Amino acid sequence: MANNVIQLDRIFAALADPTRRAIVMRLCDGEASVGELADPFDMALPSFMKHIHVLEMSGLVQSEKAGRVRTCRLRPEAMVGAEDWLQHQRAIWEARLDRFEAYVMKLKKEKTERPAPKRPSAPKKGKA
Amino acid sequence: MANNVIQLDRIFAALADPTRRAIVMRLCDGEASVGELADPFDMALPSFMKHIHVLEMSGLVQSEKAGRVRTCRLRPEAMVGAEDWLQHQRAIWEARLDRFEAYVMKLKKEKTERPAPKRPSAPKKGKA
DNA sequence: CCTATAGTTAGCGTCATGGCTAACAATGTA
DNA sequence: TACATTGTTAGCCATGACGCTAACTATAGG
Repeated sequence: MANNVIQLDRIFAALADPTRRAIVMRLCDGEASVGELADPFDMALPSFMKHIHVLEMSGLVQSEKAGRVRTCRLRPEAMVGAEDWLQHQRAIWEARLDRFEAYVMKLKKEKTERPAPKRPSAPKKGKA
Repeated sequence: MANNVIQLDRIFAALADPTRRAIVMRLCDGEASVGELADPFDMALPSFMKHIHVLEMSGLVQSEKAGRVRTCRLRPEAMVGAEDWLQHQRAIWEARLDRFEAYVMKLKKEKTERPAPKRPSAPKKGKA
């Protein structure tokens, strides 16, 4: 319970940094060594490693060392927690909103369908 | 561009705090004054006001003052940015996962004896 | 006018974050 | 064995986050 909350804290905090979001994006393309990940960034390695560490603490990233190379990969399950929280809030909001206002609906129409996740637990927000 | 990124920073950072998430949840139920919002929290008002301010800077919350009462309401459009980012990453991940599975299928077809890893890893790291 | 209510401003302490350098493993490779 | 690569540890600094109290402003109500 409280554990979950803390994990949400960590996930959102991890994603609040552009360097770390970039790392996550990069890892969506496949696993990579620390060196490969660090390459695009103009940052000393120890600083960079701290970001990796924050991502690992959040559960978003997992890494293991083979020889002298540490390989990192994404753990997208972790992201689901944050995603669900957001979707849940919006669901509540929209339910409430339906009683008297419609402008967010218009907003969402402008957004026109982001792709429906095929993730099992996705509530699918069936566009009520 | 960079502006969006900064806004993402702020939104995720705002959501990284349990007090602020609780405020957002509360506001999903409808607008409320600062005092009403602060009531459940064992926190001095000035501290609490900082949270409100962070939420406003992130765009998640909007407030206006009438008389001596400041009323806050949610601006869920702001949340959509974060939600989209997460969904987008997961979409990329899943697309990659599909490619990977296809790759493994191919591998298995070519070398019938090779076992498929249960966990996705990069089919090929660019940067040979 | 006087007082209670509702926020606000100012200022402080402490800890976390994000960056750095320098020096140290540990592992491949010639 | 010696050298280069790849991370890692330790320690420093500046800034920001998050909490507090005290004192202040501005309305609402009696």
